[in-house]
Amino acid sequence: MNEIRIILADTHRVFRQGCRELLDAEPGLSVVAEAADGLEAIDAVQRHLPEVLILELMLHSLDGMEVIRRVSRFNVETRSIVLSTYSDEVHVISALRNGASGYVPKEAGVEELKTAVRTVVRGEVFLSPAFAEYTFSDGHLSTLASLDLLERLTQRHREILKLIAEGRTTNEIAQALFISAKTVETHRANLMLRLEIRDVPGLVRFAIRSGLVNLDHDG
Amino acid sequence: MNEIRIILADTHRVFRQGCRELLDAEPGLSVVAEAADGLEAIDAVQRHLPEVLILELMLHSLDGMEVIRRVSRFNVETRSIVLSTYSDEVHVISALRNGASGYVPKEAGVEELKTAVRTVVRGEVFLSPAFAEYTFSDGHLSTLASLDLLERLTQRHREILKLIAEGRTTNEIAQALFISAKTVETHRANLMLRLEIRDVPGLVRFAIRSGLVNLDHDG
DNA sequence: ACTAATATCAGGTTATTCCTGATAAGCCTC
DNA sequence: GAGGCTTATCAGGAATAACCTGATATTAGT
Repeated sequence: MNEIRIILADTHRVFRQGCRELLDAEPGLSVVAEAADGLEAIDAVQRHLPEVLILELMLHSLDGMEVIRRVSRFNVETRSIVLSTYSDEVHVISALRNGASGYVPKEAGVEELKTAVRTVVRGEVFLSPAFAEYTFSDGHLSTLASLDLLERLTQRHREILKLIAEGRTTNEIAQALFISAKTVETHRANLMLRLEIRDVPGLVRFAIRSGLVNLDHDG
Repeated sequence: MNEIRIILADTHRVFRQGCRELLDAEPGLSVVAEAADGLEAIDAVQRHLPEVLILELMLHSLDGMEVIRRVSRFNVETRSIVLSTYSDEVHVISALRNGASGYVPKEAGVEELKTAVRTVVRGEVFLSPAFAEYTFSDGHLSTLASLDLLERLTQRHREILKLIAEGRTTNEIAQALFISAKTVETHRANLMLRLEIRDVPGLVRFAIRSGLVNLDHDG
């Protein structure tokens, strides 16, 4: 009989071990290798040519997205299923566009994962029910996915965002940049629109995450 | 014989299922319940009074750090082991200070996790070898300092600080906690006084530094 | 030349913060 | 067990900031 051979790629060893246990327990499924990062994943796929690659997007050395891209280009027989902490539209759509055949959030159970495996080996696409409403209609999303959010801001925006995250008030920022407080307000509103962030704390977290400010900036 | 009863708290069902499989396979260990978020974790601990709680720090509804704090205060028999994607000094130290008995990164294998379980039930602290230098290093004073400050806040203060840093408005916080907006204002003013922080961005940075909130998605 | 994006600003309305109080419950102490 | 300390709760009114709408000048792109 044809056994479905699987490769598991995830940074976390406990997770791989547990997942492997669950998948191996299922008749017809067999985990033939594990990978702890992107390069290992590519390596393992080329060596074993498995039917399915299950991978987390967040991987070291080579991003999960890049792994999908390469596998879908050079190992067309191997289907990729994303099993990730990310469950937002941007990642799901981006993964599928890059060649993934399935997407399962880690919130789901093994049952769903097994279904996904069997679905993709039939050549179909498996999308977790939770993502049903995600549509891949417009091109806007693909650009959104590939762009670094910081790049979507103007220099002025970044300048002001930085000052906000450092705790300066609107008036202080105005004085520092020799512009009107009203202008600062407009800039703030605009950059919030672009980042789709609705509150100042969200801006601060974003600024820290993107390296615009660091945490020991005390006031 | 005395079986070690364990509760597993993690957002991701696949992960819980896999982990449970691995732990249950070990003689003497038994996973008696799972929890998908912080409140469920507290609930499960109070119902089962297990020897060990294994939890991820990133949890919905109630932060992992807060779960540790409550468990260590109200369920002294239960030892908490953090099993997290986070492996930075801030989170490790913060978890231990809040009452965790062990910290294992998800990069580690089950063997290490089992060792951690057996170590903490003996009343000792288990720290993953990777973190060995953290406890003794005096380098990151700002981290330690902010943790001390965090302990000077009341429970209510921390609760409100967390919500502020997550981007909730004063009114939203008031509604969430069933108190008046005026009271929330007072709490905010008081905790700002104690922390000697004068602006909201400062609060957000402090909250992140001390592990009260994380940088990931909003909510 | 026309369009889009950027940077600048204002008026007026709404919402929030800041300041100055106040009360009641719980706890430690002497 | 009376008095002080901390905590949690709340209000009125003044000061401030945010929000919405709309406008203009400059540059960059096609």
